[in-house]
Amino acid sequence: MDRKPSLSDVASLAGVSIATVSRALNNPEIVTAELREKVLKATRSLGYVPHGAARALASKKTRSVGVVVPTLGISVFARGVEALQDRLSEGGYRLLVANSQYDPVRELQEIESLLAHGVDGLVLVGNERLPEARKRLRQFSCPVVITFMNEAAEDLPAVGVNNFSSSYDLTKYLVDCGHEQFSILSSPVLNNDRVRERRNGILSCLDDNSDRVKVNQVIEVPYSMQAGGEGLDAIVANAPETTALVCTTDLIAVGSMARAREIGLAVPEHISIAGYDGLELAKYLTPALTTVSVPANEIGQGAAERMLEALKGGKPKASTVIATSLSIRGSTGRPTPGRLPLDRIAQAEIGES
Amino acid sequence: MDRKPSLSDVASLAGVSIATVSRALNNPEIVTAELREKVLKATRSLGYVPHGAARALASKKTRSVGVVVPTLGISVFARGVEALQDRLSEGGYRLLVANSQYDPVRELQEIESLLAHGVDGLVLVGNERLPEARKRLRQFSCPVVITFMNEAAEDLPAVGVNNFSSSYDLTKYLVDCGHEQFSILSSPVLNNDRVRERRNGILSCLDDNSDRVKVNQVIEVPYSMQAGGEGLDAIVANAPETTALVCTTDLIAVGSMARAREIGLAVPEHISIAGYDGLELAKYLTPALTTVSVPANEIGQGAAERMLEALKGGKPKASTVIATSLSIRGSTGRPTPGRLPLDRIAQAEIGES
DNA sequence: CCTTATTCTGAAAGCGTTTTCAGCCTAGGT
DNA sequence: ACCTAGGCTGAAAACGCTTTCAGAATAAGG
Repeated sequence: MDRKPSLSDVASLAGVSIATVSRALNNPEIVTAELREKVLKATRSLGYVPHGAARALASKKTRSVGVVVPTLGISVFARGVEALQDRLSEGGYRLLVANSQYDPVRELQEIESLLAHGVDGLVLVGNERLPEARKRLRQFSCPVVITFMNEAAEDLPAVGVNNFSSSYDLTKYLVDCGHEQFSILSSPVLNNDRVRERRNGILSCLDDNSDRVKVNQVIEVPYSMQAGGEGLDAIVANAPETTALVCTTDLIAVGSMARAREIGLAVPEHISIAGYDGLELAKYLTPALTTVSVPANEIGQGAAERMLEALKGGKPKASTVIATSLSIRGSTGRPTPGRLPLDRIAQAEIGES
Repeated sequence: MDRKPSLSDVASLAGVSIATVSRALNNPEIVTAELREKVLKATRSLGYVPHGAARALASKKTRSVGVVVPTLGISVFARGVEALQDRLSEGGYRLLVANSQYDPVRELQEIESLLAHGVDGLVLVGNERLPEARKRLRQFSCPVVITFMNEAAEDLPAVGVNNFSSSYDLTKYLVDCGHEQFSILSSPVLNNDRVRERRNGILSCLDDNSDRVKVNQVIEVPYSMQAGGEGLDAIVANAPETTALVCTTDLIAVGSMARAREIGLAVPEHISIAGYDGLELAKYLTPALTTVSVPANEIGQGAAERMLEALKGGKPKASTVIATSLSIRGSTGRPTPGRLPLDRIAQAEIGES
């Protein structure tokens, strides 16, 4: 009980060779039942735990996979990572987690760190990354799965939602509500292909209906609720005729909704606001937020499945797209006919109170 | 460029021994500048990356630490893990993440998995765990730091908030507001010493003021917003005289607030509701939620510091308690004198609408 | 009863580093 | 000049496991 027991300790206790112990532990079916029993008893009585690094060195497998997400502070990623870990754990793999804070250089560093540590596979978010990162991935030729996107570059398997079409559909719903004056509040698209797709989906739908609708403002703000509020201020100031505000992210939508209330704008009477992500809290707001629900856990789980297949030597299956659902709630509705410009309403209310 | 380059490839290219290469890479200062230069050039031109497992085997250090949290679905844990990873990464360590779903057996399994993989240290949440888990930790004698608690058993270092006293203070604030009829909505305390401490803190304060206040109901509900709503229903039904509802968790507070609105109860006029955690979204609700703000990132970062010290062979420093702040917002206020019992109000409103 | 096919087990060779242990060489003291 | 220290470097021994390769043992077939 002094030194940590090793294979040879187990072997000598069981009266067999270390090779047999190794086999009894890893391929129980290829050794005699009798031997297996002896070995198992010995490992138990010694409290033997195989040495991970030694194992990895000899077998060239670490039984661990890495994941790099932009941040765990965003609920979808946290839930995705959680589901990933759950499923991977069932498959006997551990998960190394790193976050890049949306910085490509940091992403590269974390990827390199993970690769150097020795992961058997890597789960990444989105398609955009430094060329050097791609090079490393190729050099290590370990399985990679891309998440939160419906398709990936370099024929990698992807598991995620279709950001474009789901955003298109969300927008279409608003168009069908009768909205004609749109504005868009977007989180940064730099290094974020998911949000870019969403924005394109929104714009594409508005373009397809350009005979009826008009795009007033497309504003990009930092990824925070406060920024969402500031974005709303900008909309009120620069595009007061807006009746429908589409946000690429729930967080920003929530911030803008809170700000709207602050300055006396009623949602959805004065302005309809929609988000994207399906934040659980969004449905407990007043009004509840219309949003595109992204089943992050399905994405994480799907990514795990893909990874486990690949690790098992399976064929490189194609991408799987996870279905989103449009959650229509109280924050959106038909535009109020003859509504005054937002800046007029806001001022009026502020004046009154 | 075919096979992945190893130390000996670098060595022969540089015209030195592998020992020298190893030294030049790990302890640059102990080799001649000239040699160091040669070696570095060789590693660069070969794109050499040290083999993690081999390194770990020889040095008995994996340069990785593990963390097991109840779930990443809860924002404080996600943010804590993120901060932990950030800081650990700076220190050259990778982070293995696992979640237990509040199940002690799963926690044990994940701990064993992490230990077997070979982590240099382990970050855990809270003090309650299976005896077998403690045994393993002792057996591996790797540094452990406990988080989200202000103190830990077995003289382990802890980094976290004082759940008890901060809950006490929150409650005291409500008492000082003039509330006399309290109820408590608690998430499960089984396997959750943090919540138990909070509950005890609340009860302790109410007990200290038992001449003025009364504890009506202490209800335990599952950890979800929906359950929070159901908890509120129970309060309304069983303790309609309640004027102040203290929840051990923001999520539950949010659920109960939403439910209150649904059944026509005004917050805080009819009932004051307070939470605990400092969910960022909580301040964007209407009314904004009074809560105890827990700086999860400071906890994660502090845990990382502790861990890095321990890994560096530092002395086992004592625990560090992270300060919380009481965020008093719109969801709490003075009780309305002569207010009717909640069930009467709720019914009236329901009848009217 | 002997030969061949068939399992199953053990010996030993790595796996790619780190690190100890000498040995060599240079420099400084006398 | 000779000897002693002391600093660097290289050879080689771990590190603890997996896996190949043969050999031993058992079963089957002639």
